Amino acid sequence: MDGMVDENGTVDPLAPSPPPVAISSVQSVIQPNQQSVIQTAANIQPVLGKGNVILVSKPNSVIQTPQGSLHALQVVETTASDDSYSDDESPKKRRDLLTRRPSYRKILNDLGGGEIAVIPAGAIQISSGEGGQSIHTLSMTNSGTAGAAIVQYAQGQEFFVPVMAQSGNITSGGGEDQARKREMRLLKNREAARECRRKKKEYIKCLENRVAVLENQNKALIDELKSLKELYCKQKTE
DNA sequence: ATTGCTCTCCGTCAGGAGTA
DNA sequence: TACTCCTGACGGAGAGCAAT
Repeated sequence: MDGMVDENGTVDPLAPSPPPVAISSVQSVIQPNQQSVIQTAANIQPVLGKGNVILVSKPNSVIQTPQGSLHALQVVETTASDDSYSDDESPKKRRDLLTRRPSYRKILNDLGGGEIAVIPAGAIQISSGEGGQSIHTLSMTNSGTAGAAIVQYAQGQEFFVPVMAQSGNITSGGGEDQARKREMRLLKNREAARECRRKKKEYIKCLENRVAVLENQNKALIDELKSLKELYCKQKTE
């Protein structure tokens, strides 16, 4: 579920992710509001990785551009979970959030994620947008199997809907019940492991993206330092 | 064609942490 | 405290690839 980040930093979980530098929707490793004092004397955009960095107006920047316009770099806020963090949250809470990654459920809640409705057979619909504006149709592929039915999401994602969730009752009888419980536990754990691996991949992708962003920032700062030195020497000789 | 190696993906188990 | 969720660790299966 790669989220698409728009200009406002909001995440659309269903939007396709940009191919080269995918912005992830898991907990961000890119810190919000990282602002630079980098000037834009040289056209800085080619230096910076597309998709990860935007140029914004920053009137109180300490460094002037030759044209007089003031700019700063801001790393785009990339995740939905971070979207939910307001600036006035306590440092302790923020620290907690950093030391322990939020659960998938929390992430999904932060995303305002899809609500799954279980329909006995045939098509299943998921409302994932505000006011149910975005309805996605699903088709059952093995609804006859015991324990769970594999559901194929229209965009290619696959997940399970436990049959017990539909029927709501568990078979009585000691051994059968135990086996049933074990089946369900394994099923859930299988799904959890799958989700965990997916999230881990996204997390690694985020780390790689952050490396790229920081490298670009570093490069830009070096350039900035160089130009400032030149400017200083120039003024000194005059 | 076969073999050995590496990589990736998957299922399962175990244990820590959160929650009712 | 029992239950659930999440994730690291482990092992198996399959694909890709080079060497023979």
